[in-house]
Amino acid sequence: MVRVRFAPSPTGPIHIGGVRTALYNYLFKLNKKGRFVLRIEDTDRSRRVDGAEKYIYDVLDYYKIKVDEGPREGGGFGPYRQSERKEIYDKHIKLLLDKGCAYYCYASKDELIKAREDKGFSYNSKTRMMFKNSISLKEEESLLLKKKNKYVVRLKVEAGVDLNVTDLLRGTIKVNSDNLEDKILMKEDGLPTYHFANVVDDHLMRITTVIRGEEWLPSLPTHKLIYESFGWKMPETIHLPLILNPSGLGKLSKRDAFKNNYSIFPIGWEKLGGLKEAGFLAEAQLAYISQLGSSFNHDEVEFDVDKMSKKFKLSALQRGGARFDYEKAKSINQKILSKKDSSLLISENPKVFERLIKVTGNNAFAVVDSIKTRVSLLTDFQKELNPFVQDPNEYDMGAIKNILKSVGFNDLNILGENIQLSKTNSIKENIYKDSQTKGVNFGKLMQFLRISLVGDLSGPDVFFIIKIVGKDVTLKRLNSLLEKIQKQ
RNA sequence: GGCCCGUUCGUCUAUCGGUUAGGACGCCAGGUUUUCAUCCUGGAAAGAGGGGUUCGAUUCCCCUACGGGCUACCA
Repeated sequence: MVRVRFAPSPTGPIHIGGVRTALYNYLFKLNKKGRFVLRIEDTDRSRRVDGAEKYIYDVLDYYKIKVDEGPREGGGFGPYRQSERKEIYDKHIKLLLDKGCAYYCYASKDELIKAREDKGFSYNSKTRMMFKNSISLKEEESLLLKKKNKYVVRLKVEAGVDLNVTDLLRGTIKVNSDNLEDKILMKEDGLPTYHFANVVDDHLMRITTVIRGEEWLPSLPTHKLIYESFGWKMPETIHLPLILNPSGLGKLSKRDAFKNNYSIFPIGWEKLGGLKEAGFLAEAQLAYISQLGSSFNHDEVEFDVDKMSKKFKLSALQRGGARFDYEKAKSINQKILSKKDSSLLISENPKVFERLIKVTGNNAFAVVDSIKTRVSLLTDFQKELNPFVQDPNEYDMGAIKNILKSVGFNDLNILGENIQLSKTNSIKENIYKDSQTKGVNFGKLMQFLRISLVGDLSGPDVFFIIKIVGKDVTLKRLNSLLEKIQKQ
């Protein structure tokens, strides 16, 4: 059975890059009818952020990505928080130490910082003898230091070995072990580093396929060495292309997003707004994200995760980085919005339509029907809804001036008279007829009517607005604009 | 600097040696509409450069350029 994992680190809010990793893992799992494991990689105490784990779950819930095994769900391979697996790592590091695949290192942080002043320094088979460790020291000395000093455990990388690692997307990658460091496996505080915990956990949790970001590709050879040291079979790995900033320079970052006023977070985090707050539907976010770095969901875009998973295939993955494109995301949101059932839209987003329902009652559905094709974000509803719930508070006076160049002020009476005397359904027809007989520009007349109702020249169908707000309100708005003009 | 990965319209992508290099977003033009938007139709727009291999390369190989990632007792 296929087993995949999503293994975020709770150091802050995850952004859509992380979501994409989660999504692809989930789609693959769905497609292969496997299991989806959530593992919290919290081995760095200092970077741990309160609420970050909750945020991860909030986001997964928001997207309806269901976790099969994880800290909340439990499962047969727990605990699923690395901070709770210390004994497991201790046991396994001992195994490596006993096999001679790892060793104690007593070099202080300061010593290492100093060594790195030499650009190109690397702690490896060539330099390890320069430091105090259980290889360079005699056994008694080493044991003594181990008792007295703080120490770390390093992977012993043999010199001059040609390594082949495989990435499902990129094929075989050759690396010589001389280019690898003796990576720290166990830190001074007794907790494992990513590399070690990752390998131990993926093995113990029976992960068959590792789908993660490309930033991990350089450490793949080190991981392979750890697997080999244990004598374990390595899972297949696939490294997703990075999601880049819209500029294409650098991987997607909070800083760039903040600077350019778009969001890369699914939902709000502390004071930071997310895509949800910006007016995106969860399914639109997912559909857009699904397109970054692969081609499986471009033709006949699916918004539904289950349907997406049927189309998902690793071979559709792209190798090059993909830029985040806010406009495209918006257009997908617009498409979904316009197709979405209005009653669903209202029930899923009660806040957006609260006022509308209060003012228009059952007409709310018809109103949403008429304007959902006009908006691209949920937040756009606010403006579009205005004419149905309140009188305009300012007018486009420039446009009015323009209208009055071709329509006399008295000609505007055509509007009020016909609204008053006509049945709601025949107002348009009657205004048209009247304007024709009197030789008044119908288009300009309409523009004026619209401004009186909406405040400016754009908005939903004028006669639909009249139908919803009623003749009385229409006349009130028309007259108040006429009065305003007369006063000037 | 070292190691690794990558490079098709502005952007996301299709193409599995032979295509007028296709689609989507964006952009432009036209149509529909009282307006804006939606919707419909059309248009401009791409294989980084140089070498090979081949009857033939966007596609396979090499070099260069450019971009990116990693280079922590962070993940």
